[in-house]
Amino acid sequence: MRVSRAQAEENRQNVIDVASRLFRQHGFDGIGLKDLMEAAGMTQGAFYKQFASKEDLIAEASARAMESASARWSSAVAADVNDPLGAVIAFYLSNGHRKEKMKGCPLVALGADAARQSAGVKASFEAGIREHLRVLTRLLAEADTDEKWDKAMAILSTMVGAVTLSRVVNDPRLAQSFLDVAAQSVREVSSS
Amino acid sequence: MRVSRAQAEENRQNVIDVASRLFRQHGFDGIGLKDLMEAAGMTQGAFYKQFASKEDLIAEASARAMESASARWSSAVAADVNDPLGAVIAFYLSNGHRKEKMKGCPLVALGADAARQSAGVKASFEAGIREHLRVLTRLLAEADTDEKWDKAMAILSTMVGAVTLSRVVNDPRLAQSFLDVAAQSVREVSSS
DNA sequence: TGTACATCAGTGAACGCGCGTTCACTGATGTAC
DNA sequence: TGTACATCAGTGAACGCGCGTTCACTGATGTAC
Repeated sequence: MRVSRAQAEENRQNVIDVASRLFRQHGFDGIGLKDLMEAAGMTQGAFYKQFASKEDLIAEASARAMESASARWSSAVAADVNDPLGAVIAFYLSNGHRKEKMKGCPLVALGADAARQSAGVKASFEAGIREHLRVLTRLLAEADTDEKWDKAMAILSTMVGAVTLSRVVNDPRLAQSFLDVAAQSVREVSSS
Repeated sequence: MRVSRAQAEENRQNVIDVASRLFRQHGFDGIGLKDLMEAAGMTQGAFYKQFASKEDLIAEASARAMESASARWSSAVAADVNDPLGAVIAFYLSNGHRKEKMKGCPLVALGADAARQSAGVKASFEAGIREHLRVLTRLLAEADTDEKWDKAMAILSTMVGAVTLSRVVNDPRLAQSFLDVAAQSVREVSSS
């Protein structure tokens, strides 16, 4: 039966939120619309009243995932005024983040998948990446803007690679080493 | 009809080779056994004479992909005796590698996918990662072995992250920047 | 070495299943007067 | 403000299709004597 416009919009946003988490956990090809809609508390048939296709939802959910990642960075920055960069490093390169695929950084959870998607999906990721770099840049001390941007790119690369590798290996000690070594390396790059 | 044991083994190896490339291009869930077998010049039915399941092939192909990646590192090292580390950096962080998903590093092409696979598949990746770290360690100048191992982990993280990010974005200039900045950063880490 | 037979890699069709997508229907919402 | 009707978000079943997997069959290979 029909629901109010406000309710319909709320439902749509909820589907996007749920998809942004379940895609991160299972990959774009690893979960179907039936499971996705049921996890959002609705039936499969309602999907096409809100989205044109699965591809459409993938684009929306990718943008949402990157936005929520940026929000998490911002809250880490706000939480530690004395050492905001240290706060970002601490949460990003933590064992908790390593284990939390579903709520973690989409660049790690979906990086390889995103590279295979359409330009539209990649545009969502690119916008998120630029936002991440902007946040990082603000946290670096140098005067030279170009140099800060370069350092931000190097730092993001190291962090994304370290969490990716830490999730691929079975050995928990090796996984932890990747996180610890990357944290140390990023601190050195940021203060050099 | 039956083929010779040698021919059967050759066919099996060919399927694994083809799969290691097509999985890197399309992801584990992005290509089916029919297309995989046809690309290897055989019919779908022959698959289960050689492999127990798709999961089994994923494990074999992952190991093969990591081995061929290690081989590529070794040949880069051998090709430039004066600056072997520079040779590895140059090919890994090149635009060619960025575009060549199929023959490129499986850690980048399948990193996010591998994190979702069984312990068996992850073990193949872990073995490959350790081999990569061993090669990198040999190329570093320090005396302290522990420090070399740590640097190797940081370098691998940065390189994997940079190529991942360079493949996710649409903008070719941003993509190239990730590669260039990472190359610069890795050189600094290796010589510090 | 030659013959007779068992083996089994590869073929091609079929299986059940879950996928993304479509559709007739429902009934509360939103609109027109 | 109240009534009549059109709209459309959500339902649940169905669609065709491609997936991973199975199987009866073929005929060259490998083995036994």
